[in-house]
Amino acid sequence: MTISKRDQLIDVAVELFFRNGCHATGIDTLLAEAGVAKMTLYSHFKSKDELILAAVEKVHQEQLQQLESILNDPGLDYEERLHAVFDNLEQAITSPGFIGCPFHNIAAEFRDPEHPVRQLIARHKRKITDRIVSALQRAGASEPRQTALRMMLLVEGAKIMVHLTGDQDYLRQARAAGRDLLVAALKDSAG
Amino acid sequence: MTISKRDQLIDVAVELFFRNGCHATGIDTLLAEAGVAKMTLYSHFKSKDELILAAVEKVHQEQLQQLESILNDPGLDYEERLHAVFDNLEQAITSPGFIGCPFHNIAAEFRDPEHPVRQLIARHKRKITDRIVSALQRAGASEPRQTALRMMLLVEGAKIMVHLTGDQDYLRQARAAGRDLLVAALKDSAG
DNA sequence: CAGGAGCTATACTGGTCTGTCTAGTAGGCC
DNA sequence: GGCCTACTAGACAGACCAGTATAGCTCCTG
Repeated sequence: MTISKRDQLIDVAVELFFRNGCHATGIDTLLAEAGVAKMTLYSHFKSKDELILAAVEKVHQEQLQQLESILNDPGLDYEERLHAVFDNLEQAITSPGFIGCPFHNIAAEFRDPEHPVRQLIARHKRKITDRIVSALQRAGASEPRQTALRMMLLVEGAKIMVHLTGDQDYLRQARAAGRDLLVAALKDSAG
Repeated sequence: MTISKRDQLIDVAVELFFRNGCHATGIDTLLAEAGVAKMTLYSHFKSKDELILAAVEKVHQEQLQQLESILNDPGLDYEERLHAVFDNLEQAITSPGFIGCPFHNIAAEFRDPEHPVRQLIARHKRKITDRIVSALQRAGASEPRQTALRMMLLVEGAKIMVHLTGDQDYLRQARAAGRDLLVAALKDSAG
């Protein structure tokens, strides 16, 4: 069975909206790339905004699932899984098509914090943070929430700074600071 | 003497482009707000992009000058001046009109990294970092560049995370982590 | 075969955008 | 007065945009 037209549209939306911007990408461009007629789009989605929301939702689910697989990697112990979060960060930042955090970019296009897209992005970041909190708890960290928030600062800071300046040293320092942070938070935990 | 029409346009551009977005703000809206005729705009600037560039340049200069005054505050010693960077961060984030880092937002609207606006933003972030490096050197920090990069990660991470989630705890953790970072980097310096 | 669901192709509406053109005005300076 | 600079006001061109309307196609199912 072939993938549905709806999924095709979302896939191309993820590709184009995230790379070139939502407002900069016209519906017609997207339709040409997807090989889908305009009426088909509007039979599946009420508006362009709804397609954008579906695209953001898809990336949200993908990233959450990726984090989940890292934090449940049976080949690593609890502490190693937390360090692996920074391996994942490095992989994202050093991959050839890196254009910064997709959620930062999309959020900047929707200035109204009440917009559904912004609400979804807020929920995304909170969920990622919460997931790291629970992984730290399981690993026996002394201050799981504080540590998780600081990890997020390093991860998000690295993405934005490498993206804006092109200087990979920010990534290296995020890794190093993350290592220090995790070692300190887990030093009394049962090995 | 009254301020020039050119400066009036830049002032309103800073106001509107940074708050509502460059692409979302039409030239006509800006002109109405500034009380300036369209031909006047195009006699001072070759295009809208050039006005945007001038607006970004202005904020760049303002922020650089603000950092300079913090790092040269005669009422504080070298170490206190570095801690004051986080006071400044708190002031920015908790001020009522906070909408995230203006440079992050503008950068997201210009996806081409070769665009003059993006080049200026890259230069801005590098300059801020360099200025903190030299302040750390003067304060006798053990690893000034590493420490400056980590400070930047905390500052930029806090801005983006508080903006996207609305959770001020990210700011508190950035402050706390910044304090730890500076204490560790300056522990052997001459008091 | 009949009919409906899903899709295509294309034209069109009404709006918004940047940038240009034209004509005219106010004030300073020679 | 004459002139020049800076500015205003408004119309306009040309492009692009989201979303709608119409007509026709294919394929599956009863």
